[in-house]
Amino acid sequence: MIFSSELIKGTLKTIVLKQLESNKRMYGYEITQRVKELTKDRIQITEGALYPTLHALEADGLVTTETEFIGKRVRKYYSLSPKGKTKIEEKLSEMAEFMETMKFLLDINPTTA
Amino acid sequence: MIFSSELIKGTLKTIVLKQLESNKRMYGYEITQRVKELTKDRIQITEGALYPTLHALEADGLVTTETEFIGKRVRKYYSLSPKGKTKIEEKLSEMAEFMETMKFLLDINPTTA
DNA sequence: ATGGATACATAATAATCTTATGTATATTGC
DNA sequence: GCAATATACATAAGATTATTATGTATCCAT
Repeated sequence: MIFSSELIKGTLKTIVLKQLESNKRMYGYEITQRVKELTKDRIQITEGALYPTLHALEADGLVTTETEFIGKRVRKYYSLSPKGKTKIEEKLSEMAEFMETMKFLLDINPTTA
Repeated sequence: MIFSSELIKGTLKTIVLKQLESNKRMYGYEITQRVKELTKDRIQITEGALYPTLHALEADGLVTTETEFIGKRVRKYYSLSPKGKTKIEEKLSEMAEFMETMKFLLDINPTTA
């Protein structure tokens, strides 16, 4: 089962920042594959969503970039900036609280999952 | 703390349908107040988001409506249709699975919340 | 050498929300 | 009584964020 896109909306930045927190240094395509693998294909980040998001994170100073050549092919690595580290911590605690709130509001008990 | 709007995105229909499942018959304003109360002001549904959503649910045949007059003021009651009952069950199980997936992906443990 | 995977990027479109505005009635405090 | 707030509906302009489509180019396996 692939999650309906509307559910994933609003969580993409958090997912990307979390990956960068866990793996220090990643490139775009790698992030899509890692998330796909970790979620057993249930979350598939499209390129049209990912790249604008990465550019926005960079513009906000939350990530820094380094471009490398692998053979003749360009690869753009992203890393969390100090500002990005603070941000992901905020996002995670907000997400945790949000999930608790939703669980209560929607009456979702652990056995339902 | 009020949740950032992007988090709530994509969950509004589920919240509304769940309220109608729990309370059988509600009007729009009542839904906003109930949700605000249940979430201790952390989720505040705006009217600009609510009414278009309710109209969309009606257009999709997920809810039925009855208009009543309270004094001279109109009140529009919404109820779940059979199709809506099926839908909310689907949405809730999807949401439950999504939350489990996010918990794993973001490494959120219960103690963080 | 052809197809699929890797790897970047952007544009047109769609969905869904915020903010602002509009209308109108009911209630509460002074 | 009247002003402010709450109740109750609705829509429109604009912002955000995603999908889908398209473009370019390299690498690898058959």
